[in-house]
Amino acid sequence: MAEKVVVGMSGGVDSSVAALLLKEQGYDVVGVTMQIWQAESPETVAGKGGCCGFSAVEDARRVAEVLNIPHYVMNFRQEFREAVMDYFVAEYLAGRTPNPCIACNRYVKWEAMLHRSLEIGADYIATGHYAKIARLRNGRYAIRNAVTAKKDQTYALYNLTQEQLAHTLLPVGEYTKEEIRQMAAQAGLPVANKPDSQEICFIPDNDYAAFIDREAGERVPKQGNFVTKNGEVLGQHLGITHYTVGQRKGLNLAMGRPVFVTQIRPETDEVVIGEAEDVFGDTLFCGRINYMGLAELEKPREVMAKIRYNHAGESCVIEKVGEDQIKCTFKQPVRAITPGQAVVFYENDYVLGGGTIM
RNA sequence: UGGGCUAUCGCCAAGGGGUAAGGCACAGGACUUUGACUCCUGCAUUCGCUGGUUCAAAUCCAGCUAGCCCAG
Repeated sequence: MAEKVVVGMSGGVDSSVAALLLKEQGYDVVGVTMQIWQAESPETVAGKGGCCGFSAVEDARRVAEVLNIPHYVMNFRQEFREAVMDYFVAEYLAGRTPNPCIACNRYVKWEAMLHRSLEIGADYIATGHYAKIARLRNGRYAIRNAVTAKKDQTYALYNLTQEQLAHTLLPVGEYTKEEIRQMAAQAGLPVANKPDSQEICFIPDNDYAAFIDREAGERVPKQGNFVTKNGEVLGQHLGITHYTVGQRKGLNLAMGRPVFVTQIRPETDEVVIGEAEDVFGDTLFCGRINYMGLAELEKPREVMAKIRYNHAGESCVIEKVGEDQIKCTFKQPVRAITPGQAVVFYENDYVLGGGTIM
């Protein structure tokens, strides 16, 4: 009997083709669309979609019909609210800059969806991420860069557990985006030309600060001072939730040259401003470590590290300095080391692990 | 209320008779399954006000207004 796979179908091209590929490979494929933050009434939906967009359910259902596979909707609103939205707000309130996609992957797309999929008899879950999973010599599973893809999505998957990876298939990781679109068109999938998703799905207007204001109400930090590292006050800001390390735009500081946020101080509601070069650093500490290709970091090791999505990566030495703390020393200074963002360690395209920058 | 200096885009600032540089800020767009960064485009029919000289004035002249400095 064929192995059963639940494919998380967002209604986008990638996950649609993932389902297509798995079906062609002989799996017993079930399409599932997660209800996470969208409005209750699908009638109000309109326009753009993508990873978690409005038209997710509609489009996924149409694709499932074409593929002739069953399609279900699973409600993960509660999980998403707690693991992603509440986390997102809490981090900003604490002066950090979260990456909600990473939290969503770990706790919703995988933890919650995998759990429920296993319950209904599935052997695996699958998504449309551009990445591969490999089993290493040491027996561990590791996410691996999709070789041809410039749409590398390994960074956003570093936080998955071994258990999760053991039950995951990533069929589109073998192809380029162009090939995926082509396959979608050939198979007559109605979403072949759907635009890629972008921005944070649960903040469609892209106004983070306003979203945090709505969510946090009284707890939102009030305005404070822009200061230099020497303590000189340069002006007033709108509240620390409006800023992130490395930011230039929106400061409203006409200093005659571009200036950047170098630090956020939630204790004093200060936003520290510096020159372009002040935002470079060569050392960071991270916690909440997730080991992936590596079972444990026993001794210092030279690896490649990315400190944000879309970071090319910089070589560095990592060493364990605490029970759940790693120090990372870069060969070349990197720009805008930002607390709350993830640092992900690579070796030969494999994700060794990663953590949250402190 | 004697003397001197200065008034050009939200901020800084070129230009000193020939028809308003630039930087910052800001706005829009591109890029992007996080925030940022980066890139592209836009951004003073007008030079404190009022007159005058001139074919032509932000640029010269006069008066006024405002700010700064030195005297008192």
